Amino acid sequence: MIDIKSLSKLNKKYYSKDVNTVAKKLLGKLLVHNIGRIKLAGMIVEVEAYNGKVDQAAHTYIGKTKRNKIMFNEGGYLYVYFTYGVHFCCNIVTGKKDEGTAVLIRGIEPILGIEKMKANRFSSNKIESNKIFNLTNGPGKICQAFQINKSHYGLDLTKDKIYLLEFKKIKEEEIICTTRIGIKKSIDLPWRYYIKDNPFVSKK
DNA sequence: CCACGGATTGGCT
DNA sequence: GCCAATCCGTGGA
Repeated sequence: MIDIKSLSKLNKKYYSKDVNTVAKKLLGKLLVHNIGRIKLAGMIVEVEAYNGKVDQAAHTYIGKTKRNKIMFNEGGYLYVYFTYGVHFCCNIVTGKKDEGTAVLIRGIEPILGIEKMKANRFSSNKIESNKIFNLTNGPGKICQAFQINKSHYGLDLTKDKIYLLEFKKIKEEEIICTTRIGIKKSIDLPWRYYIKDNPFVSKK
């Protein structure tokens, strides 16, 4: 069992940088969710940057609304949204106040609480596809495994029970930069980053 | 292996 | 009323 007590938590200043800078640096960090005495933790292996100023695919491109308003805060908050009538997706707000930028978490390698994640993902009669790599290789899957939903919208990552820790140093040459997935606008922006050869990346 | 479509809510026009 | 920053089961090659 890995002891994460000695790892340091990312602070406000860390999240306040430019969204693409932060996105890249989030690779190798540990996402932690404390649920009672259970601790869920996993290493971020795939992310995408969204910037409403220049990016039509960003939810903030249309300006401030009830749904996206947390993205206009300064960095360090959790933006959770509901999509396709089925799934939640989890984002890290970045930058300065009123920028409207965030990083979508798309792939995670489970580290702690794996049995709990399995229970969250594969509860019922379903699935022969309950392989370990299918736990958290996608944004909707991550929220299901980590029990993240609308109630966590706007949570402060420096003060609350969901937060990020320093974990593994990722070398520049291990990072793949490419175009984003599942969008119809601004499809050519190379704002997706993932760790080369990691099995928890959602898609090559 | 790959392509396709259904699920199902809520945000915005 | 349209459609989405997705996932999964099905059906055909």
